[in-house]
Amino acid sequence: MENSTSQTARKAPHHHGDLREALIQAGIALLAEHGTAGLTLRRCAARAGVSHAAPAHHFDGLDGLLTTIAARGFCLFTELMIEEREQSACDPRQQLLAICRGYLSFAENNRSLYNLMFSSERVNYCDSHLDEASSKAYQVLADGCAPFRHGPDGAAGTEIMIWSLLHGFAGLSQKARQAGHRHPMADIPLEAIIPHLELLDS
Amino acid sequence: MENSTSQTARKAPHHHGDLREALIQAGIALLAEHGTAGLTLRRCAARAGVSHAAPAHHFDGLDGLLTTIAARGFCLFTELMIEEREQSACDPRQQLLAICRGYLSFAENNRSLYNLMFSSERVNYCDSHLDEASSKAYQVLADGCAPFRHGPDGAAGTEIMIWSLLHGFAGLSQKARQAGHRHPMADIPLEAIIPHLELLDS
DNA sequence: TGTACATCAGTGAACGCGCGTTCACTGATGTAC
DNA sequence: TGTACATCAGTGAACGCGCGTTCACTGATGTAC
Repeated sequence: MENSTSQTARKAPHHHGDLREALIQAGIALLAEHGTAGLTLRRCAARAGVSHAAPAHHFDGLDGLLTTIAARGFCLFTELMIEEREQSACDPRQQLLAICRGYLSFAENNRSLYNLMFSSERVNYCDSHLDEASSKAYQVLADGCAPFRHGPDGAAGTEIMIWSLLHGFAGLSQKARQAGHRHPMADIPLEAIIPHLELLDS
Repeated sequence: MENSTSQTARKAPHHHGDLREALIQAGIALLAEHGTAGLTLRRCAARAGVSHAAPAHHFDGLDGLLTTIAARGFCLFTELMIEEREQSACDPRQQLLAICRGYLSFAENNRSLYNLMFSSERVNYCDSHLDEASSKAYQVLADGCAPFRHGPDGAAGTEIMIWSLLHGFAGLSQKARQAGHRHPMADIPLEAIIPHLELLDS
């Protein structure tokens, strides 16, 4: 192992190889470890083992990096929801519940990243890559809701309702956990807040 | 008028009178005008017309001010929901819808303050004043939901569901507006996302 | 009513900090011939 | 295969900025007597 990697390891340290990717990963790690305020260009650079001026060659300032990380977050988010769905039964109701579980699980395990993806004042939500990644996530949820659409009026209404429910539940749970004390939000099972899925079944 | 206030105006400028309150108001204004990043101790002090070291006599650092402002936000939030409710018909369904309208209207018109209240990493959500203010807001919503509780299991479930729905809808609308383009979130009426209130009617 | 004194609230200078950004530079890479 | 050269990616020093915080201070307030 030592021998086989030595050639790579001996490679001149001046070029990183894939610094762009390393900076994204560093950013995600910093978010997880130190929260939103912990994510700065200088710290990302340090974590990637590179001088603090290096990121300028790869991202359009801090906002550019934040936007890229948010887009990456949406990719991971989408993957997790799909993974959960594929592990569930074929029943549409079970599939939607699995997607919802994936949604909440991502939000819970990636609090600061999730907040960056949905409510940062520095992320450029008009960025086309971010928009594309975010649309894919939305599509997974929309597909899961499709069997439950009822009537032309409620076509978008159903997924918006479920999405709002999940986004709100995730945010409020987060706050409840931060407040520390027993909170009405605690111990409510997912099924209890997905109202009457069987009623929605067309 | 000039004469009647001159005595006050002539008062020595060394003492502010109610700097604590002025700093809170300055903070709320800065949030509205410059977003989360615009709210700093120094800027609050400047806006209150006082040296930047003055706030130290009134708040326990920036986090203390943020926490106090969040608490104040919950007071305004509660007032607005109550106001909306009192202007509506006596019908429980109309009253709940009025509360929801108040909720969303506050979130929409006080974006950064709302975010501070619900998802800041610097606010101390364990603070007792904040907890009290936030509980009052929760109580308004819970009271509005009370007529719609069905069964012992769904006792808390109903208000959690409505609350999540509102919090999520508010957050996602915010992001949709930020993204600028046409979004599935746009033009969904409140009634469409409050699912089957008539079904919940006991 | 007047005086002495403790307390309080705001001042202004100074501190160190981490930040994003700029810049001339250098070493590595890749391409043309 | 070798050489010249343009391009690229990372360096390290330096910049100015706004931030929170500290500190000795001073002027105003309020209280005891």
